[in-house]
Amino acid sequence: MATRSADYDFSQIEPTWQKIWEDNNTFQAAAPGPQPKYYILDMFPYPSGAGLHLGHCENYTITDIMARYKRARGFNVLYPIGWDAFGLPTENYAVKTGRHPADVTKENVATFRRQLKSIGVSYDFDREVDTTDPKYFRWTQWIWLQLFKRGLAYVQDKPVWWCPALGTVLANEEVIDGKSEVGSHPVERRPVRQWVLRITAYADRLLAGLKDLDWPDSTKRMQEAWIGRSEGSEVDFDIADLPGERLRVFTTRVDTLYGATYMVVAPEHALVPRLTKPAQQAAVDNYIKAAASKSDLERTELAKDKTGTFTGSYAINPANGQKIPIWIADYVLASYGTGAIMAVPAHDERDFAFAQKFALPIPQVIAPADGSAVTLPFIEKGGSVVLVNSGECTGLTPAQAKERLDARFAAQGRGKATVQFKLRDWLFSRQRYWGEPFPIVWVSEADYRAVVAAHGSKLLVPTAPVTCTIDGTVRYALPIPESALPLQLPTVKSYQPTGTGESPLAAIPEWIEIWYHPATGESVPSSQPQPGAGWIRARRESNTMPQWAGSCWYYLRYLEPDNASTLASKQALNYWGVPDLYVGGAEHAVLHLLYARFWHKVLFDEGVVPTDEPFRKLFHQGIILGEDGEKMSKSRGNVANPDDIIRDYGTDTLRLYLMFLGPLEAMKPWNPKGIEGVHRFLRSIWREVVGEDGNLSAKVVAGPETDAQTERLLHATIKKVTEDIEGLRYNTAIPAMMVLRNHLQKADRVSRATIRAFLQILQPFAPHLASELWDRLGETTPIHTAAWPVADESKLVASTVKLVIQVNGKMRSDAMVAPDAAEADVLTLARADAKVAAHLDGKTLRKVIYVPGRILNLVVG
RNA sequence: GCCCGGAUGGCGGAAUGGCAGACGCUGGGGACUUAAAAUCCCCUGCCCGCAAGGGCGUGUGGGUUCGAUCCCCACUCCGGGCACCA
Repeated sequence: MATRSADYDFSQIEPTWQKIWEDNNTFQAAAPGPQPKYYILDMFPYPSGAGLHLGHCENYTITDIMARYKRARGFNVLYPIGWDAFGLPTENYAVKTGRHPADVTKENVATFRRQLKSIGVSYDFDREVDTTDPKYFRWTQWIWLQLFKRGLAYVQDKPVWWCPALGTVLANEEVIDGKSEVGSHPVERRPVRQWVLRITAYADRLLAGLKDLDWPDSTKRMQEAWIGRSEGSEVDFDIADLPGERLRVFTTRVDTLYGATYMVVAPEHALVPRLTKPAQQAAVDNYIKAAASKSDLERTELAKDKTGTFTGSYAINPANGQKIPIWIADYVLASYGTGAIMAVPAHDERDFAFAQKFALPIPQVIAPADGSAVTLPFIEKGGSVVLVNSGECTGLTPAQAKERLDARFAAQGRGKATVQFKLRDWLFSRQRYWGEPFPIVWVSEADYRAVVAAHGSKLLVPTAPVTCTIDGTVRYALPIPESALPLQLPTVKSYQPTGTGESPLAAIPEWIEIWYHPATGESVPSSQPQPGAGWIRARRESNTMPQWAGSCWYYLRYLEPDNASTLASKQALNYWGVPDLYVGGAEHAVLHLLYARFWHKVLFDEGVVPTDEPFRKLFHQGIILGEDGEKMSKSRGNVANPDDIIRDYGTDTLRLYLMFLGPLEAMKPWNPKGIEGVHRFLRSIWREVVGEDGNLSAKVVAGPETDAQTERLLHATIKKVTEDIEGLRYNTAIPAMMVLRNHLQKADRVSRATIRAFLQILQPFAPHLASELWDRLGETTPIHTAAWPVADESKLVASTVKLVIQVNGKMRSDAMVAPDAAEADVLTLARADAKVAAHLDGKTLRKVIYVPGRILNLVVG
């Protein structure tokens, strides 16, 4: 089976073992059974045309080492890979070349798969999934229909980046400094009909669920901040000249209500037209126009200078009946809270800046309890502060005042304690071709009601119909039957943008405009005659799903990628559950991980999955920087190419070096010289086992280890490597093995048993070399089936240990003593030591600190 | 501005209250060789000293402790994230 080379010829050894693994389906996960499982997952790769980079190699080596280790520990390991293949780069390539994105995807996937195999990753390639495969996206569409049914999907006009010159809608990342990335054309915001998912309905659960997850703290905090839960109060303000109309605000400081001297509404607030008095009309119109043309960047980054204009209207402060002016300003966001605020300039920095600029009054209503003076704005709300100038609330603490005011307004039907989130609903559609089509059709209200009456029980219809207006007509979203899934993409002649902002699908009338059979989902182009009774006129959705869709649930499909009747069987879901370890970049800390958690919770509510969190343990690998410490990029010319490194050193060396560079989670620069060190390490292990003639080295002797020191070091190394793998500290496991290698190299002979164990702990890191040498040792069963060696603690205890002797905390000498030597004995020993005695001479011993087996510290003075 | 992470030799890093610098790279010296490569051995934080030895040293300043890279306080710089969220 193995190669015959006398030297460490990795270029022969590595492909040999890769072929053996492939031919034998070595890493196929076993079917659910009594064996304990371990499910390890890499973040879903996008198969770009550029192929694998070092970051991929790092990510996949981390998980591969864990997978190989867990197999050796007796787990049934599920370690799959697949392709998140829908997406913009492929579509843009199709636009440029006219080639079908599916063909391009196939080629890119083939390249990725070949490269993955060349780094020796032990994936179960039988379980590959591809989001663009109709057999896969059938279930993406099915899950989406569950969301639709539960009222979690709706349609709304949302602003997108529109580039008139390119005639297309751009993604955020395609807009750089207010210009299109391609061609630097100006872009503008334009409202487009979009699908939106009601992720905010799950905000509380997404927040609460974080608590028990074994995730990096920073990632949890980022999700927390993104969800942005904020406790406060809603209060309705009456409007002076608009009886019956009220202006609702959200505030976290209702206690400061007596200090509210004006109100601000966002320029987009619905009440603006009615609040604006004729005298202010021109100024307000101008202000709204100016605010609308500002980019998000200008509205946020140039935030220091407050702008705004008075509407002419007044509100009544419900606390004290005072008339206060209502202003419009873009420092209030339409999308948060109620889009309107009560401004308390004395106790809010933003309101303070605004009030100063426009000369509005700034009365203080919070003061230190001890009566000391403060400078405004004074933000403190905890500690010992009390309300002042606040009528009946004067003297109360902020917490007491909040309670009192909330209760008072609740009794009046004017307000209540409430909670707000920063999290927004999720814009879930793209005006693109290369994505999953939405499995609905748009029909008339009459047809919708008739179909729901006739077939509603068999369709996934929501309680409240989802409607939108297309070409001035109100349409109803009718789900296609589950039996009609998947809804496939039509072939198009051109992937060019339509020029209208709609997807290329909108330019295929025979696909968009159809006769539709609601019970079967069949359709024919509307240009043909109506096929028969019960067929209705319908229009398909031209938007497609975003790339997130396929990556929100792929970890479930790996359990049973070929299951045609369900996304995964109960048996598989109960056995494999969710990944035990999920590894990928921190750049997905918020979006992907939040979206997937949302979908998973919906599937849990639907009874599809048995748990309500998808990723219990998460790990982010750090970025590999270029030699110059900068991010690797073609333009900087500091890119290290994995293919070149594998050619020069072999993949075992590459894998080992990537893990050796530093802590797995740290950002670390690539040093092309350092790789020589780990390569030498592997070569010297080869020489320990294989003699110059290619036969087993004469140094390797049969039988158990006879050298006690070697045995102790071996067991210490096994212990260290085992613990470091479990703790994802591979960077310290490798030096431990190097120390053992250094020791063995100096020995005259080494037992076969020692070499055997050494190869076993090396195996996850350098699987090709370890497999080859294992074979050369004459082992007949594969190394990855051998049970992981266990460190024998009894072999680790030494009869004597080095005790460090300090005088006044400075190390002066050491002595070999029994680990449990008595204090009196070591003290005698220390006094007899000339180096110690010199520092004790003429001084009084004040204190003795003795930690057996570690240190003796003599304090003198 | 707010939140988080980090700072250790020429370089990547190790040590989580007890010998600072494991391991690797780089550099220097030596062995082997006709020579080179490969390989092997020794040295390689800074300062004083022929040496033995001594002093200093983990971004800065303080503190706790018999003892601090490690814990606490204040600060500087670097990296990441968020950013008018009322």
